Amino acid sequence: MAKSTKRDGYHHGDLRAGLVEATRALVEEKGPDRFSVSDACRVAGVSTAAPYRHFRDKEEMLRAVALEGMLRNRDGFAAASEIHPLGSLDAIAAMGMAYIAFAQAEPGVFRLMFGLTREHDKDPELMEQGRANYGILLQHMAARMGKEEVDDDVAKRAFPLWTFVHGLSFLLIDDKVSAMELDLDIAQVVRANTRRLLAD
Amino acid sequence: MAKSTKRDGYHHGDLRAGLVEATRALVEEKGPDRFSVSDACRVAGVSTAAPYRHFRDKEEMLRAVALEGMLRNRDGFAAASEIHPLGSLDAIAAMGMAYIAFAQAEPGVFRLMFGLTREHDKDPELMEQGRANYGILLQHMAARMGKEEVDDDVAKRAFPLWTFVHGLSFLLIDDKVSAMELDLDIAQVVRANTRRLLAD
DNA sequence: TGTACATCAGTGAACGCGCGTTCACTGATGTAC
DNA sequence: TGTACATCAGTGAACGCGCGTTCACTGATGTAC
Repeated sequence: MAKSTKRDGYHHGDLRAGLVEATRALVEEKGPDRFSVSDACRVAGVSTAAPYRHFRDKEEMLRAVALEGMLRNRDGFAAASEIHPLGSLDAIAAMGMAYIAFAQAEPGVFRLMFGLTREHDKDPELMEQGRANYGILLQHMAARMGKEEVDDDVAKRAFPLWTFVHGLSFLLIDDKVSAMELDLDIAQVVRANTRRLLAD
Repeated sequence: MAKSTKRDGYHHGDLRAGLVEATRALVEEKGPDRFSVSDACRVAGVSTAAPYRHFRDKEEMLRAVALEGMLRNRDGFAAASEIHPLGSLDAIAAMGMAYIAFAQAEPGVFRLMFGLTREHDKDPELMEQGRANYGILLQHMAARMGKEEVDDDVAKRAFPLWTFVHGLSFLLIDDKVSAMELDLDIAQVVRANTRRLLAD
């Protein structure tokens, strides 16, 4: 019996986790804007008052989902970067692909993390994690540029790479690519343009 | 007396235009998701039933705003491209800047047009206008590549440019640039990376 | 091992609210004669 | 020029709904003795 989902009578196994999962699923299904606490309760099978034992309010539930997303994103990011030499085109392109793969696998959570201006933009934990994830790219760029540390030059050369995969992610999940009747080999697009953005 | 805003008694001068403007202003102020018909009526100074003489439903009001945005976007786009030689780096970078300038000037409408997956993604008029706007970039790319017509090669080389400015627009309006403590000369970022993406 | 008790996660009902939309209406306007 | 009338844009009240959150409560659980 799965502890996180199974009810054993009056008490829930781990309602916090259950609600986060319900929230994640609903954010994915309906989008971050159409998510409601009531829906999450329905999915988790508890009364609408139950979440308030674990979260201050709706926004905190969404923040928990965003933070979990950041962690999954980091894992994919790290895994992609680690199988290639530090600072190599392979590594950097793989990280770009990981970013895009995350957006395509979890468009709802991706939007929640990046897409909307929310109060949680100022949430320190989320910001911290976001910076940590981006830091992996910065490390590779520093190595590529033969620098010991991440400085302004490194940041300035890394930023366009982020910009590119960020834009590609949104164009893909917002269906603009298919709407424009483009059919693209995404891996090739990422690799070719990562190479161009790294050139000079 | 301004015909579009002034009430002359029982009848409104041009309520349709007034409501579109109210909707635009509210989308800008609160974001597309927080827009409500009631709010628009409050701003336009009419009863909540009035919009239904001019629009089928809420979505149609938003679609009207998105379409107007597309037209403004096209104008900025065309103006930027026309002052430079067809297919030149100057022209293409200027179009990129126009795209970003639009996003920064009207983030709410920009999000409405591009940011969310909505039913109006399938609205033929909107799609048509979107394609027309993108077509201006395609013309320049075709000229640059010495082609008479826009073919798949042209489309494949133009797409990364869109991707880049699209991503930069979102990073800017979602405050990720400042959050990452980057301070960038946007014009220079656009120009330098447009040049890189055009290279080969 | 058995019992009294403190803890606290989850309940169920209720709240006030703003929403999108509909309805029968009203009154301003333009037109036909 | 004056009047009767058709048109239809905008009204005001109401609808049913789902929302986020609060409240006093209840009952399962773990612990002290």
